[in-house]
Amino acid sequence: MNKIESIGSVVRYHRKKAGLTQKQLATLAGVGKTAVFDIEKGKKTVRLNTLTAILSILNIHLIVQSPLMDQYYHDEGSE
Amino acid sequence: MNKIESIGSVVRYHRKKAGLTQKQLATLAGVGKTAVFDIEKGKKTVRLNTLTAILSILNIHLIVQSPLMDQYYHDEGSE
DNA sequence: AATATTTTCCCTTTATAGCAGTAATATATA
DNA sequence: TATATATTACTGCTATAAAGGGAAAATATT
Repeated sequence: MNKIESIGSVVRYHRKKAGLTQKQLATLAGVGKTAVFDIEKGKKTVRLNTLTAILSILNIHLIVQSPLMDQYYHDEGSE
Repeated sequence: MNKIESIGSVVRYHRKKAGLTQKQLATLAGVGKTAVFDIEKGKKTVRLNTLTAILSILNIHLIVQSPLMDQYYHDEGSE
């Protein structure tokens, strides 16, 4: 149940486990090395696509949760 | 288990349920009306803090998931 | 220890997110 | 139907994210 606020340390942990340097991860994700550094450092003003590009390489997923999601599935499914 | 890709329609659904206009939601979240419009339209290059400001008002949470998360909790907890 | 590698933090440039206005279209309400 | 409200979609402007280069600081390796 990790929240998005801790995404920086999660990214770093996964990157280390994958045996990648920041530069390598950046290249794989198609972003600059600064982006990886900034995200691990906890920068919140990164762009969503930049973040998801990095998460995708590390097999990390962002899941949307809310009390209304069940209702959302029901309503959206029937349209 | 909604993925981040569908965040636009999720935001719109929740906003409607909350009885808010895009402008009202934008004001509550402290962002411009364009940001709400763009996100609902599916724009991916929004900034993370802009998105989370909006999600926070609607009580929507982004959860971080991965196969290594259990291990992450264990390792991080003991440090 | 020395050396190599990586990370952190500068810098400058470029691209664009986000803003407020405005107007047109669409939707809802009378 | 008319009319109010909301959404969409432009504008021009400002702030800043991201890239890449480089160098110091921190880590890792020999």
